[in-house]
Amino acid sequence: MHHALSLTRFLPYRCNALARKISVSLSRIYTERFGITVAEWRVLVTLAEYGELQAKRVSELTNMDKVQVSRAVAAMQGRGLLQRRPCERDSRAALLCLSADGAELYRRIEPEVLAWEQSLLAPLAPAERDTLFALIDKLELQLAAMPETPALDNRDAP
Amino acid sequence: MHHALSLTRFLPYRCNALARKISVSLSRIYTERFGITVAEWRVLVTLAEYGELQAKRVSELTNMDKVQVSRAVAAMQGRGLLQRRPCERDSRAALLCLSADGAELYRRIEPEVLAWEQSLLAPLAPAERDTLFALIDKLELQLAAMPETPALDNRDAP
DNA sequence: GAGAACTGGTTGCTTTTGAAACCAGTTCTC
DNA sequence: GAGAACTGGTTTCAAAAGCAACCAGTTCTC
Repeated sequence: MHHALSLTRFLPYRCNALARKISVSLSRIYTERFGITVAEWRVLVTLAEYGELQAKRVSELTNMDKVQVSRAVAAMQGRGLLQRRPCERDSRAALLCLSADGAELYRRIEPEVLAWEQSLLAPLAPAERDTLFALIDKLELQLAAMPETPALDNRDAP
Repeated sequence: MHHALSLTRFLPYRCNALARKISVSLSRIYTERFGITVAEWRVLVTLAEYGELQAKRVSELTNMDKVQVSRAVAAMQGRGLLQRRPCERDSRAALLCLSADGAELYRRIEPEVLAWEQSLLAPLAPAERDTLFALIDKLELQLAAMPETPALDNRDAP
């Protein structure tokens, strides 16, 4: 049977497989050894990087669903890893930031995660790493520019 | 707060975000317009590419869990998209291949998916595409070579 | 300034997922 | 050749994800 689509050269497949393997391998570090879930880890990193944020913003920055963020935040607050204070500009929202314990936990996990990433990137020369991130940037940009439903967009006017 | 880990330059994060966006965008084509799930789509492509396979092999080729394959296959068989015949060498296993309907469905989806991929890859020059796949290859290779639990592996001998 | 339309965040509920138990058949080992 | 160890595949069950409904507060509109 003739076909142009081969899995080994099909970006959605390759990218998905890679992301999955990376995630599984990395998550072992914080899940097994520090007892936090993937969602919690993402919130942790984001707050460590940006300081004080609204849940909404965390959701945007991490590409997580807002309910996922909401639940992770609740769990982390329950464990004393983060604090929330009311936002004076908008009383619906709350501002989140890591507690001392949360920052400390992050401080312990970070070097291990970075070491793991270094070992993953080891076979790539510095220039190659730059290229990799540049390519990812381009693809994300293109994705954002692409129409939602190709060839179906112009059925009928809104 | 000083930290070396920035999300925009953290491969697990970037790769995951990219894969997710790609998957969501692409899956619109086959989910909304052809009514098959992501898992079914993967089985479809794999069988289209390789012809007749055991479920085990499909599972390896697609990096899907074996239960995911089992369920997708059951659903597809129910819809008449694939056939199974007993494997004479091993009576536990079954050999799967697309039915005429399945092949026809694939024939209709493939060009749309390829067109979508082309539009995604449009901003990359041919050489850049090669580079991208080469980098992914390297990373997957490295992942396979990395120890399961870094720095914990040598606790005690087996 | 009072309703409509909207938004941040949470909760409930259904669908999806994955781990582990399981079944049937195969291979290994003595 | 009979048991142990293993493997392909399905089922079961518990955790996780996602959708939609919802609440409370905000903004828009007339």
